Amino acid sequence: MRVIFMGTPDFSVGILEKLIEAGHEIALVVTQPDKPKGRGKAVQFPPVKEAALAHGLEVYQPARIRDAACAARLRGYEADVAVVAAFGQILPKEILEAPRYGCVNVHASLLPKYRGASPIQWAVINGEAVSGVTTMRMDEGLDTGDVIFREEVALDPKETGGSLFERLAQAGAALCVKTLAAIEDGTAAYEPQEDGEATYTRIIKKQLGEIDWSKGAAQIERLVRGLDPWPSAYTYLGGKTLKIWKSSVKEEGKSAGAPGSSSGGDAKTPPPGTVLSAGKGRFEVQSGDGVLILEEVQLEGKKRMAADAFLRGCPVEAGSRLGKEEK
RNA sequence: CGCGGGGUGGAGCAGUCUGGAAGCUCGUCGGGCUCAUAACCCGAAGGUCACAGGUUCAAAUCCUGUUCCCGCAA
Repeated sequence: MRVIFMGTPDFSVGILEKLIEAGHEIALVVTQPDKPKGRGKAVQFPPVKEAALAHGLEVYQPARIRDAACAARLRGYEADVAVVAAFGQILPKEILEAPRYGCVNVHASLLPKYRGASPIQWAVINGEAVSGVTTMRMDEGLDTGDVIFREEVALDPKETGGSLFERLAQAGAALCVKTLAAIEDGTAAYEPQEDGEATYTRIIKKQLGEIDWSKGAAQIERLVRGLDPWPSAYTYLGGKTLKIWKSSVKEEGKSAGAPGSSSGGDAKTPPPGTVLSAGKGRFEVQSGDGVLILEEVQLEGKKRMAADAFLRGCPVEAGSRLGKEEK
């Protein structure tokens, strides 16, 4: 089919390439404008633009997709369908109706759950057992269109935002190809979403990664996984940012309490954020509920490294606190 | 030219300001002790101090340029 592709980040790239592979004619690739990114503030192309150029495709980067001129231009391509994947801008009705079969969206969740931005990370942060991808025919609402296909993906207990991203991108690409095929041969069914079951997610902001040690260890551990590799969960150590890349929840009872210690069961637990022990490969921190073991960390300006390596060069005394400095 | 930290045996770091013998905590290898161990004791190997140039009697250290890594910001 003759397709207009709209997308911006890495998530979209795999889908674009799968469509090309499947033999569809990509008439135009629409993506966000180039922006200064990274260290040095150098202007970088969005991942989708890179891919599009590599395939010799025409690229269109409107600042505001809502401008009337955009709709007019897109109509000019007389596309059969537009595939939208994490494009980053809300599409106006004129554009939704421009292609013959409308716009198809690939969303990284099982709609109507997790409508909105960053559904992948949220699925991990919330400890979902299952997520997936959904294709739908877009309407003017936010991820409210009629569902065409849905595919479940089970989450691994150690799933990270990055690993799930990877798998959903792959599943999404395959599902997208399947969807276009169904549309083409007229077998596609459009199933309205159950709005009552809808849930929404907020876009992930960096600040979300700041660890609240009063939360439970399990919850913090999920946050660490969900925000890996971006933007990462972090806390503070001596006024510097300390990113936590890997952690685990200390299992109760496994604590080989020192024989001599008067381990009173109700001895008051240290305040959340207190480092319980740091040495010999152990880096344990008290949380609001349970103990979190830090396994891989990264201090500001340093590379990420295993906890024991980190402690060798940067000793942390048991009893010190992690988190924002008070005063 | 957005701001900032860093590149020192295999790992993580100190030493740089106040030039003057390459250190620390580990790991590795050999030996010892032990029923045993990620424990302990003894010993050994292993480094162009990112790269290039400059200053100096002397540079990891001071000056200049380059390069790579990372945090912030976007």
